[in-house]
Amino acid sequence: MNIFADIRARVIEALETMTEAGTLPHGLSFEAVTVEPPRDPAHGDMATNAAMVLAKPAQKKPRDIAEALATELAADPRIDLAEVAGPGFLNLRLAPSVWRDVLGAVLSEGTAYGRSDLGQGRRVNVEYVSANPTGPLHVGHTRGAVFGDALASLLDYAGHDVTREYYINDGGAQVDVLARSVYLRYLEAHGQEVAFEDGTYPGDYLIGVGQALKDKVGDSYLGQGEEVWLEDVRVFATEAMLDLIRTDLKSLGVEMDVFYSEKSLYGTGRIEAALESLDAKGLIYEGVLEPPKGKVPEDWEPREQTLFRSTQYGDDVDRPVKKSDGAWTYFAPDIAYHYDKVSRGFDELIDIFGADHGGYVKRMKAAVAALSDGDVPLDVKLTQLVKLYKNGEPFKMSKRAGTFVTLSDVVEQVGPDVTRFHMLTRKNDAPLDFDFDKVTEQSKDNPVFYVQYAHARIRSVLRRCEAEGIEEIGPNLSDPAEIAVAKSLAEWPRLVEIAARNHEPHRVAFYLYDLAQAFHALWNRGNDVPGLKFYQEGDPEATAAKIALPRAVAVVISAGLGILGVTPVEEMR
RNA sequence: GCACCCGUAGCUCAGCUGGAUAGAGCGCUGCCCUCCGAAGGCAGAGGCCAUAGGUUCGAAUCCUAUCGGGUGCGCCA
Repeated sequence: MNIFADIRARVIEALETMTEAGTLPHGLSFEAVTVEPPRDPAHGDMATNAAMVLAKPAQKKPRDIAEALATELAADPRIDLAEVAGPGFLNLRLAPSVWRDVLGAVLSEGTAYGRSDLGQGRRVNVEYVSANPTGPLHVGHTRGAVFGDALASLLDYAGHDVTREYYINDGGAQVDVLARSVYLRYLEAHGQEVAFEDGTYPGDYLIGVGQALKDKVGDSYLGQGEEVWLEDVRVFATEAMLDLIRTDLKSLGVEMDVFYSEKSLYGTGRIEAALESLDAKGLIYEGVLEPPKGKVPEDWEPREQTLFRSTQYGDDVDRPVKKSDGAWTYFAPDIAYHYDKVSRGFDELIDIFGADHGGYVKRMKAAVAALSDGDVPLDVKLTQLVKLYKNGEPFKMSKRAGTFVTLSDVVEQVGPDVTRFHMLTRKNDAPLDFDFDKVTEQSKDNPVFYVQYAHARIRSVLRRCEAEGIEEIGPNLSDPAEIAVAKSLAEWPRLVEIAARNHEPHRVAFYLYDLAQAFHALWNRGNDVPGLKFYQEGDPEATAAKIALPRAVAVVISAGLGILGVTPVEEMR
């Protein structure tokens, strides 16, 4: 049940009736008509802009349309009052029974209340994390992982068929570097002295891999050249890193449906096939790029390369797909990978990158537009930096010194729930402060706590009721604070659609905070007005009628936290 | 130089893809517990929505320019 959608449908129906009656001309589009909560609650429960958006095409005065619409809507039993206001808003006040119906819907539908068919079962591929398999995930990846995972859940909740995917960059030079680094650890495991020079990964996390390699191959690679061991060690090391990454992701509660290997694209003709598809559209040519204006690289020389005509799809310059030595650029397998996604029949693609890959968005969109003939939209969401703090002090990270903070550091210290919720308390494209101490602080300026606390309070009351065998009965809502909570619950399905449409899971986190706020306010009203307490001492009947509301709040909090991947708690500790 | 993101209360940030008198938390001021969990709540002060134009019934939101901050810019992924 989505009361806003229901009322909007009723408004459209009324507009159609008015069209039949000749009050409105035929052929008007009602698409721009919205029904939303007014900013000022004094204006009523809902407001529609119908009269204002239709005034011009209908060539009528907004107020005249609004008056006629008000008359039409007043016949609906759910609408107590419809009055014209301001420049032509129609404010609606709903019957109290509507809020009881909403509550009833929450309780009967459970966490499915709020699910939407917005997506119509459309197949969406969400690609996220996609970190190089050369080491453990760090905080930056953590944000991408949380954001992508929550977005995927949100889209699923809003009626999409979602695939969660991780693209493994195992085709480039960096996995060779990994292999050489592991080889050094292998030598070390054999008791040799080794030096980690530039161009190798000195991290401790490879010690165990070197040891494992020794356990597997014994001394057979000792004193051998790269031509003997490189390929084998690369495979071995990449597998080990993927295991590490999978473990990291699992500790955060992230599970991918697909791990897609870049390497699997090579030597199979798939890159060639993707580029041929572009070539057939006249989008591939040999040419020389202009040097970038302003900051010209030191060693710039004009070179002829194979280029993709991405400017035809809105990019700033055409992009090379082959290096001057004939090898593929990193862009080529990416094109092939997205070609593969399109071929797998997805209706929509979403890529989640770190903000440092922002310059990459246009060419990727251009590629997908070209490959799919514009049929498959690609949305690229960028996640901004995470700034780490400890007790208010900036936390310095240095990859070289090996003091970079990993995903598992974060999860071990504050737990997956706190990590996930906090990572979603900012818009994806806004920088995020993450203070190891503040995120676990139990106070109202910590949204994680505040929302969990509301849930715990409710569970506390419900446990007591369960212990005494009190079962809820149909709710009665009278106090404004009770109505306010019910209204907040009524907005949940609408919020889900807005968040899903915009690919913005943070809206769920903010909504939960607002809902918790309305709930805490009501809870405290109970201190002033004992009749508003959910648990009515010595009066099981009264209690039974009170607990429907908090139970419904708990249901929606659970649903919302479920989308964010956070477990609602039974009690605070 | 060009592209993308951002500029909203003293601070950290929301603002429902154009709606009515711009919101929350922190901080500041003053209140509310003989306890349904005060780890909370209520009230107050605090704003030229970076600036200047434009689009229209209506702009923090869309367009253009300027200023300021971040990120990126062929043979690294």
